[in-house]
Amino acid sequence: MSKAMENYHKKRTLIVISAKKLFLTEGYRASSMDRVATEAGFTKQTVYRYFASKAELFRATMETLAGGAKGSFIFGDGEVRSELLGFGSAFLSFHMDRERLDIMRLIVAEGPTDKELAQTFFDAGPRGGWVAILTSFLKNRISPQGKAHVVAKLYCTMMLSMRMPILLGIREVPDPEEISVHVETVVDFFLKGCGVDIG
Amino acid sequence: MSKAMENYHKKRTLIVISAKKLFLTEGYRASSMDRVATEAGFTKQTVYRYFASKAELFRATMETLAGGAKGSFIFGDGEVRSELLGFGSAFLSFHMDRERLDIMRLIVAEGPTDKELAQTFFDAGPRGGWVAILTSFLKNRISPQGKAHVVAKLYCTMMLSMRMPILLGIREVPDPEEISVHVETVVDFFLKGCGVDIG
DNA sequence: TATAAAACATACTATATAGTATGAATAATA
DNA sequence: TATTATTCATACTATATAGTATGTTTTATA
Repeated sequence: MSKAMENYHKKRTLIVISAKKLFLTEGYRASSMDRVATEAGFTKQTVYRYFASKAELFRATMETLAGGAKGSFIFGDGEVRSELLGFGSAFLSFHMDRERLDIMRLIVAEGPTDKELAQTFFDAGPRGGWVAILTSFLKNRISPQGKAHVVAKLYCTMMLSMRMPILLGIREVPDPEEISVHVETVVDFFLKGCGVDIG
Repeated sequence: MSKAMENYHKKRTLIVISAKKLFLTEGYRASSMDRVATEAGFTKQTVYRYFASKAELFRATMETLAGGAKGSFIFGDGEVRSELLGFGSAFLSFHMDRERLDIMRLIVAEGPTDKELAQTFFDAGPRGGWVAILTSFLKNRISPQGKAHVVAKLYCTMMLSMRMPILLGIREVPDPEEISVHVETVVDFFLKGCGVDIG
């Protein structure tokens, strides 16, 4: 039955991919099971063969999304400022990604009715990974006073200053040029805030 | 016809108040016209006498909310640090207010389908008022290099660092004690970032 | 090729909700 | 008190959508 199971998973994945696309662009409520089915090239009944309910399909979809969501960045042993610039670029690229922004929008919309969902993604997002990585870097290189975690959060917050207007749909995603200017501004401000001279 | 008009406005207001309550706590979609009517103590038909559609009622509701939303703070001529602390407290109290948070949640949920709405509230929120007020203060007192507006935005962003987890429903609104600690942290970090010595 | 599983098309149930229609009851006004 | 506007109660239309049922066709397997 290996081949059968393989096929089963293939189709499940196909449905999840279509659902993901719809959920992210249209939202949970606006994405009907009929549309998900059509998008995947099936009929609704077939979708219900693979997922018992819309809620289950949503859960499965979010699980696959949470998978590749953890932040990952490896600091080198270069100059502090350039390391922070690299980190900032990676951090912002990650969060300014279209899909990532769509997820955030979805989470904010569905979060209040689905705490577990929000928790999962918040841990997988800024908190999980990114802040932790930056904190340990700062502990080694800058701020041994124990306030590393606090300022790491401030760093990440400042980086994301343009996200809210983007989420609200009243501002476009910045182009790479604007992003790099922003990263520099924040890093320099941050270094001064931490008391590190960069002359 | 003065009395009639007065009565008319009274009832319109009553309906708007009920609608506001529902929209903010349950969201736009989940608040049916039947429930709005019941909440206001009327029947649906009566509501439709005062508002042609749900969308119009929503618009009217948001207008009243936008009214009292502009940030207002008057800087004194005290020490820079204490002035910034005062501003930070006012800014955070404003944005950590229950109703304000509910509005944000609503805006993020409905924003993508109603740009004008989001624009209105974003202008009335952080951008309108708050950032502008802080910018002009900074121009006078700290940073005459023209970067005042940029750092003012960073200041406000840092202040709001805990808002996202609150919006997602995975964190409680901080108590006054925590708020004041946060304000101090941000202000001191900000002053150093701006290159102002505070001994 | 015979058998079983999967997918289809179509129709259905049940529910929720925006918005409308209507005639009776109630309140305000002249 | 007679008239008029307002509100109520109830029922209705139209639409959308989750989920189910069924009989037929296609596809995979033995």
